[in-house]
Parts: sequence; structure tokens; C-alpha cells
Amino acid sequence: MPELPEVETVARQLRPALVGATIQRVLVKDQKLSDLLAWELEGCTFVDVTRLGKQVVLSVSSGSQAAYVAVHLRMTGRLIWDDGTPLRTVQFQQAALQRPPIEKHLRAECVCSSGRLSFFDPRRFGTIQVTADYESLRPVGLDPTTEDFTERALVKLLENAKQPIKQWLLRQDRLVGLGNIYASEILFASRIHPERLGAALVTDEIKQLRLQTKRILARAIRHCGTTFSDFQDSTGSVGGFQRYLKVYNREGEPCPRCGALIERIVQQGRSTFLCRGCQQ
DNA sequence: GGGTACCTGAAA
DNA sequence: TTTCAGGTACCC
Repeated sequence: MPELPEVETVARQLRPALVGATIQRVLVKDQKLSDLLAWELEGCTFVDVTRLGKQVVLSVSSGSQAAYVAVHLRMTGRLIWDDGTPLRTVQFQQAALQRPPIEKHLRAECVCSSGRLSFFDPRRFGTIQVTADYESLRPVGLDPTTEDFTERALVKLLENAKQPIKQWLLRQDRLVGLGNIYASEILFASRIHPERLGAALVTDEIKQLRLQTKRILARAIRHCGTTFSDFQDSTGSVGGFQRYLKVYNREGEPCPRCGALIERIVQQGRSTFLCRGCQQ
């Protein structure tokens, strides 16, 4: 589920709730996450929640000791804070369309003084890593929401890109944070055909690519990672479902820009959506 | 680089 | 029943 904006949203929403809470007990329900137990997290206090790439990083400390719990949600992970007030499971809008999390999918839990932080993950792809070295968690790819994502930097990264641009955008060792949905959306907004080779893009296209990447990510973050729906009302109405997405999951629908039918192609085993009218 | 594997559940 | 899923580590 989560690409950069969704992970950013989770981090932002958890931060104020979690900071200051002290961990009393750590429960691990899924053996794959048992590394968690090797750390003495009981007694530690949450001091920050940040995002690194697509990971949510929970910073904890106990006296002078610091540790960092890096949670990668992969496809279906969810981090939910429950402090007894009405449960805000709506972390980002896609989540609002999911069922509420169920006990069967609870993989790990952190019981705190003021509430509990639960990690749900039906598909069990999610990972949790703990380290004392924050820098070791930093991804190699460039974060496109930072100032370092300049036109020059993108030009440089694309110089040797022998892959189709869509596949290249998904590489976390180049840019971090994009996933299958935003990659299609960004290429549509940039009017670049997803099968163009990265190294073949011309200056104007690279300009657009950078601009649209920044624009789309910023807007998505502003909307709390509202990738799929634009539901605003508390009734949970999904009338505006998918209004935000221009091409993703819209095969056969008319392109909102030129009216041509949106197509779905498969690249490296994954769906890409495009408009041939707009993306030559 | 390109398939395949990892898992489970929802939808076709 | 089959296919698909917003991610990535691992194999050749």
C-alpha cells in the first residue's frame, strides 16, 4: 500500500501520539519479527517518529542509550496507535477503504503507558529492524521530497539508466519512495511514455519529470497520502473514490486530458497505466 | 537487468 | 478456481 506519501502520513500521525510514551511490553505474534525481542525495548521512551525512504522509523531512548525501530510496511502493513480514544484507523485514505484491522493479522504489538502501538500485516511481507545506528537505515536512493532532488541530480542519475523509465522509477537505489501507483501517475503528468529508456530522456522531459514528481508527492502528502480516494466527509462516503488518480487502475476509461482510452501494459510483471495520446 | 519467491486475501 | 495486489530480496 504505502509509497512515500503514505509512509510520511503514518509517521506524521504517529509522532505526536507516540512521543513521550514509555514501552512496557513488546509482543511478537509472527516469528518472522522475532528479532524485535533481542532488544531491550521495555522501559524505553519514544522520542521521535520519522520517515526514511519508505520506512517509518521509531526513535526510542533509555537514558543515554538510543535505538531505532525501522518498520517497512511493504504491501499490506499498518501501524495503529490505540490510546483508548475513538480509534483512528484512518491513517491515510486507502486505509479508510480497507476493513478495520483484525486480530488475526496482528503481527507485533508495543504496549505503552498511554496506549498501544499495533502492527497489522495480512500478507506478512512487512519487516521490522532495530538498530543503534540511525545512519545505517538511510536508503541509498535520493529522496525526491528533499532539496537534493535538483534537476542536475536527476540528470546525473538518469545518465546511465538503461531501463524503461517506469521500471527505473521503481528502483529504490536511485530515487526512494515511488511505487507502482505514483510511477504511472507521474509519467502521465510528465507526458512521458513509460517504455522510454531513462537515458534517452531529453532535458525538457527531465525537467517535467522532476517537477511532476515533486508536485504529485507534495499534493499526496498534503492530502494525507490520499492515493485512492478523496473522501473528505466523516460519513465514510466513497463517492469520490479514485478521483485523484488520473490513470492508475483506469484501463479502458477516457483520458482526462485527451479522451483517448487509458491502456494497461505489463512491465517487469507489474501493471503500468498510460494514455498513448498524451504519452508518446 | 529480468524472472521468481515471499505471503495472504479479495475479487473476477 | 484463477488472478491480481500500492514491495523488494534473491536467483541467474
